[in-house]
Amino acid sequence: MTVTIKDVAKRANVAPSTVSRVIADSPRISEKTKQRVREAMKELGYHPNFIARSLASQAAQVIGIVMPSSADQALQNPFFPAVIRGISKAAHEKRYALQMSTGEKESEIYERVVEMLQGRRVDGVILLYSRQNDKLMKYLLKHGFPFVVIGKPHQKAEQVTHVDNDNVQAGKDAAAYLIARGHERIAFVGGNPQYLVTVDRQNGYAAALQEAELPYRPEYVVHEEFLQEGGQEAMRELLSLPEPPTGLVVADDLMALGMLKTLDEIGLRVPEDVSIVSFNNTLLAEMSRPPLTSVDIGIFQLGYEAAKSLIEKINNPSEPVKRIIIPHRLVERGSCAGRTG
Amino acid sequence: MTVTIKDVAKRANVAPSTVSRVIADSPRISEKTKQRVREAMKELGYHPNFIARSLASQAAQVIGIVMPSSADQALQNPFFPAVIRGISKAAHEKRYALQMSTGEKESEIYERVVEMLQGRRVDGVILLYSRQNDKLMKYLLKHGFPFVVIGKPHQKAEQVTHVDNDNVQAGKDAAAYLIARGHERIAFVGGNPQYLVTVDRQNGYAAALQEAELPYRPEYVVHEEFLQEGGQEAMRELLSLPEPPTGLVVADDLMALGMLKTLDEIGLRVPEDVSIVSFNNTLLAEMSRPPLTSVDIGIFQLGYEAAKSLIEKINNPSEPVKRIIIPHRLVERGSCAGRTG
DNA sequence: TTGTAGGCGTTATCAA
DNA sequence: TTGATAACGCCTACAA
Repeated sequence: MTVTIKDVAKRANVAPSTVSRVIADSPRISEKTKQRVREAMKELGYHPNFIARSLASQAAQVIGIVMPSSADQALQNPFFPAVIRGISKAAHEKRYALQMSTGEKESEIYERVVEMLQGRRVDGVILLYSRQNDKLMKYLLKHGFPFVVIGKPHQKAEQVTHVDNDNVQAGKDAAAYLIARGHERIAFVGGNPQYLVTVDRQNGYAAALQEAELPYRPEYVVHEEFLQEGGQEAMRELLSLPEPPTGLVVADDLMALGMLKTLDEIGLRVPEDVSIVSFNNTLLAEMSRPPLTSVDIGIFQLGYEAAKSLIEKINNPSEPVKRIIIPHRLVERGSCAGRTG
Repeated sequence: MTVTIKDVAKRANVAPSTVSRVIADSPRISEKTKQRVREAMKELGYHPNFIARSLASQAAQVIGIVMPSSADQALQNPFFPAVIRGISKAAHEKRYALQMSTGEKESEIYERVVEMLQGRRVDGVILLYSRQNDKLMKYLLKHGFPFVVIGKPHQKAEQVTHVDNDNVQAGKDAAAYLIARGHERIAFVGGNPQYLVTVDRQNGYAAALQEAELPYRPEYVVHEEFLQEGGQEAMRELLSLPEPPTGLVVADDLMALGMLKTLDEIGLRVPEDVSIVSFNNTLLAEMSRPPLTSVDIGIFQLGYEAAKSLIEKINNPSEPVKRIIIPHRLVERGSCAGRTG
């Protein structure tokens, strides 16, 4: 049925191995034979079987994308499509295919990724997150599978190639921006603190307060899911405080959107009553009412560099560990106002 | 190095084929042997090699996702992550893995998809678009590869399983909504008319005008890219008309967002000066200023059903052709106002 | 119920 | 420069 290397070989009067060499464009085959073989391939409509090739060559030319939760859930946050855009660009440039993780719960994702790798479906993976004591990362390290993480690894960062922002500085910048505008009661809203990105930004926030000699108030630090609902919940918590904050550093645009919604329902105005600086600078930040001042973290670049590094690593296992920091910058919009006292 | 079926066989004192049968949970193997074999697998840390399995069984257990343009470009529109969410859910349920198309231009995408299929990396594909005279669709049909399209196939719709909305009706509903509010000068803004979704919605729009005995004015029909920039461009065109429209039916939220932006720059207000009904009801519709009245087309469902149908088809090639229509509904928000005369 | 052996379509190692 | 031939790891008749 399907035409194989053998059919081509017969047609061109050469051995299968010769055809294989022609496909690989081996320099040790005469131009004349190459010509003849290529013609035979055309005539027969030959297409290489990647599966067979992968089995023989022990390489799939596929990279796996691992999200922190089910694709269903993660893809609700525009951060993920955006990183994937970057990954996809780099993968395409190097002719790698892209496969996405599946699985609902963390344990299931873990198993599927192990399957992907052990099953040789992918040559390596990119983790689109970094969490504390990540079982998967330990596994990858232990078994020597090529991988790259987007974010800062919790442990053994010196053994793990990763692409990250300077999130401590970014968090500091965000808080300092509000402080410079006269805010003194500033809250921090992040995702689950097991995610390093939350911790770093929060530390930056704390450092900014300290530099400004403002008190760090634990009740002003809230952690919820990186989704709109998370933002709503966080806002409610903060508003229930006897002395609610006037400024908010929010680690994610989508969360900030939820907060905006809750504020709107309650009748509080942004930026008149509450100022917000958020993170990611996705389209949402631009589009919301009011548009959000947001820290651009170069999401596309994050993905692009991660994929490039992974592919390098796959092709050269002794490639030294790298750490790439993508610059961030605060984009001013309409969600912050000055404040006296 | 890696543990194979043979190692397990030795350890369990059985033949490799027996191990293979245990993996497949064949009923013709005694529970006792299964037990023993499974234990051996555990002890050795055996993981099946999917690649080898695929080669032998001629099935990859992977489905391919084909976007209309580069992933880089397409993923800018929230429509795509949303369909992928649905696809991913169904794929996960049936234990299929997901692979994404790569390629920049249409011709390159075509080639990569052919490679994917001929190279047996995927068992079938889902086209996330439908365009006129699609070379790829012809190819798939000709070679009998399993595929499903999201949208209405241009040709041979009776031979192609597809998941779609009733876009004619949806377009009609959108226009009728504006007509009912007293608008008489209503424009239609769609994507490239080679995409069937544009054509259908536009036809529905025209039908609504006709029913209301309003004139169809060609200058009120504009086609641009399904991106923000497309919307901006379209808006500029419409505003340059001697008699600009007061109502807009826009085939995509992201485009509508671009239009909102241009209107805002010019100082026209929505909905006071211009009313907008858009499509997709993505998060953007909810978040924009003002929030957009938008037709919800059940994007997640679209993806979910498509993946389910594809998998059925893969597992049963004689599965009859199906056509699934996902219901739509207009979600009222703040972008439309009544108008007298 | 289990084992033997050939094949899936390539690549890669030796020879020639 | 090219050809045989043995992997790659698994599946599946066919035998036993």
